[in-house]
Amino acid sequence: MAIKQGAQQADIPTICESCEARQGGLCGALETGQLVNLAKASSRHEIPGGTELADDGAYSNVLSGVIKLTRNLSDGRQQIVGFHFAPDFLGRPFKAQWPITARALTKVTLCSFSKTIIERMMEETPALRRVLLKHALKQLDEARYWMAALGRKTASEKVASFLLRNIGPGNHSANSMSFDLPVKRADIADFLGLTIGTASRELSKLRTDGVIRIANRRHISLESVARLEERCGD
Amino acid sequence: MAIKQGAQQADIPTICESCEARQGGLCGALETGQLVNLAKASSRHEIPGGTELADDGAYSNVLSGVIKLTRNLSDGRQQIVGFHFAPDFLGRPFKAQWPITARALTKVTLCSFSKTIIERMMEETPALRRVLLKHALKQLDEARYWMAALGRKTASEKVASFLLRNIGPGNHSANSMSFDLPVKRADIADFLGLTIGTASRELSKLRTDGVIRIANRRHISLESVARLEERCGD
DNA sequence: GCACCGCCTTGATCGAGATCAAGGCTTTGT
DNA sequence: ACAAAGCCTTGATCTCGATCAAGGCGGTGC
Repeated sequence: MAIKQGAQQADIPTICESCEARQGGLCGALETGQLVNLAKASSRHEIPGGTELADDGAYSNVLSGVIKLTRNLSDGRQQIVGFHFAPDFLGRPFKAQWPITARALTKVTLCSFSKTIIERMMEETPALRRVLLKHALKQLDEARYWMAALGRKTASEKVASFLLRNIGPGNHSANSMSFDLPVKRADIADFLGLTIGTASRELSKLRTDGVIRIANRRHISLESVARLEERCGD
Repeated sequence: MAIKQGAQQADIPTICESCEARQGGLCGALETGQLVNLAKASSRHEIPGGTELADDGAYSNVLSGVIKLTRNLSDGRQQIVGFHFAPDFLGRPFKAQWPITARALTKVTLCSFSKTIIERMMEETPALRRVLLKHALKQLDEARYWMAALGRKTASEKVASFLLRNIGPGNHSANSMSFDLPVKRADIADFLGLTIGTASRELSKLRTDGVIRIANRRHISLESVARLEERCGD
């Protein structure tokens, strides 16, 4: 993924030894000697929120921040098909064209590998294919979970499921958790197949029912995870 | 996947040399010498339509027939999250539990490998991981296409998309194609997030509009692929 | 051939969520 | 501090697809 519109890229070549995504990330697969120099071909990017990422065949590790993936219909209707958090991978190997758009929701740090490099690495490093296979299967499970939600859940079940499952990797505590939503209401709607109005209404209902607390627009705390789970439908 | 309910299994151990799924299938990855004997561990199953397949960790090639994958909500609502045709793979490596149910829609022939075997093969055969990675990525693209359809398309767009994209691997001709639907109306509904009534109504509308012809319940021919594409929304 | 049963079609009505619109709250820039 | 723009909430109304229900068709078994 490359930067598409406005956004200066601090193009810092990085040796993977120092890469934060080493654990669980692409670089984590690069243990063998022949790859040390390949790893030098990686580069670091800082990308501001809102930037659209062009698919140039490169493959990246997300080091920090949140990215949304969307599919668009011809008349502009939009569906978010997934989110990426650290240390996820971004990109679609084995394919030149990809009908999916990636956009940074927050400031994002990426560790990128060019198409050429990543393809050579894929050939030479079985461990890399293994990591990528596990990652793809995890994303497939996710996608299918949300297919069931999109096709069969009510608006309130969708919102409850979103709050429980799409928080990103983080802060789970006993029976109360609190976090900053990385998305605005329009994104919640585009992810759940709803309109902004319905998404907002359902959040309000959860608030008046005492299931969640909405501190400010972006900050939510779950007052009762158990009661939220009851409302998920699955 | 193993057979779950009623269904005699003709358990014929097969050497992969004779496996129809060799091309593009699991066996196609097994070229190296050390795997010839592993391949002997594969077995062939004949499964009648309607059978539910239990997830026992085995991994199978579909040699013929159609399988549906479903996710279920607690109150019985159901969503079909994918179909498998030959030479697809069936199963979920790297995971003991899988919240997805597989059921044969037609008579199905499988070439199965036990969990132990498939894990050993996965370790020893980079080519296998490569095949599985490509397969997983293809399924992920599919799942995301249908996420957008489920979340944002109208009933008639969903049905049009289904006719064009879920025919299974087959008979594309110039501007007219004809085929047997492997599914009943209830499955179309469960796949598209609709009710049987709506699915049937939309098919009727396409018929009266002259876009398709419904010979009998299971046999449909597309009179105008172009006009069907216009109605897909993407 | 005839009866039965499962699947499909079609109609009438209802309701969840979309649409349209007004106003309030936050953030940002000057 | 003030103004302006963006985002969010909430209300009123409408619509698409769900629900409920009544037949029709086609395959299967006797």
